[in-house]
Amino acid sequence: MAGTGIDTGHLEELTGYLLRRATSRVMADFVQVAANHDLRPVPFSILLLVESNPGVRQGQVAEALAIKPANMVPLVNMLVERGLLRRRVGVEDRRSFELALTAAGRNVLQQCHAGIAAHEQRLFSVLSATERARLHDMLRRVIQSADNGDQQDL
Amino acid sequence: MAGTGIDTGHLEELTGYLLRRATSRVMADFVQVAANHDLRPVPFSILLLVESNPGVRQGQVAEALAIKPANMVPLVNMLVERGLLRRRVGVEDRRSFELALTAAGRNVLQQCHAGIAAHEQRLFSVLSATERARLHDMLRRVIQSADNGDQQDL
DNA sequence: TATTGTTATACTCTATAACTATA
DNA sequence: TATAGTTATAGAGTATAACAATA
Repeated sequence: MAGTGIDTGHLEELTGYLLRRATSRVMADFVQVAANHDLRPVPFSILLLVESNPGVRQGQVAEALAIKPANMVPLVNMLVERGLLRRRVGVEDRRSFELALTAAGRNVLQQCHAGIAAHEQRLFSVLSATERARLHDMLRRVIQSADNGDQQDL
Repeated sequence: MAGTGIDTGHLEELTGYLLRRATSRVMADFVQVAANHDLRPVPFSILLLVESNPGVRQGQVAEALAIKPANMVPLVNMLVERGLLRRRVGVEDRRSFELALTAAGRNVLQQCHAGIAAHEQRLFSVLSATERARLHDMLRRVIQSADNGDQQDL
């Protein structure tokens, strides 16, 4: 894989290793793209999820993104302080917080849109449209297998 | 994706997001498997690479694994202190360090082997053998595109 | 002067335990 | 008593800049 060309051995046969390396490469590029708006991958995913679910509870976002509730707190604080997210005490359950985008938050996502599309195009142009569809399908299956009873051996 | 079933919106169409989530799930399982030997993903990948390249220079390992040289130092220190890795001053170039596994290091890798194989089987049993081969091929292409001149837009 | 590796440091992301307020 | 969110804290992984020793 590298210029010096040392033997990658069994490593290149481990799906987990290949996933980690590919993700690392893709995230590094994403960070460059979203750097204009100071948005890292995780905060960005929160905004995108809230955009599709205005008024969603903070804990629902955490669960959907596999973020621990304790880790949501500073993330949401940051997004609220930056004026991208609105956080309101729940009307039915006053323990909960309901999240929604502000106008500024919607603007930022809209401004990111073209850059993100170009980023995906740039990184995955080595894959055909069919391959990309297959990749999405495979990754979704791997992710979803966590939500089911696939812990037999643990 | 979650039990509450909120709308994942555009997120599920982003390859980068799907990669990140799948990797997170796979790494979490890997950590359970290798916990017996207190080996996290990155140190494990170093051992595996050194196994295939006895006497390799530290910097070559760093480059092959996309680890920054500065971050290699504590990782190699830890593996040497635990007696898994041998670090020797280079014979031709005394600035460099040559790495090799100790007998204990080889033992640990051998003991991990079956567990890792079961881990890959467990996580990717949702994919057929053909799909896994296609996935590997696709991921390698995405990773390799970083080593070439694919920075046109940056 | 360039290269190999090191030190110091900071940030993102993830994880756990103990806590408060509300249900 | 259980649930939603919080606080405090720790650790892995990654990033950069300045440095020492050797080439």
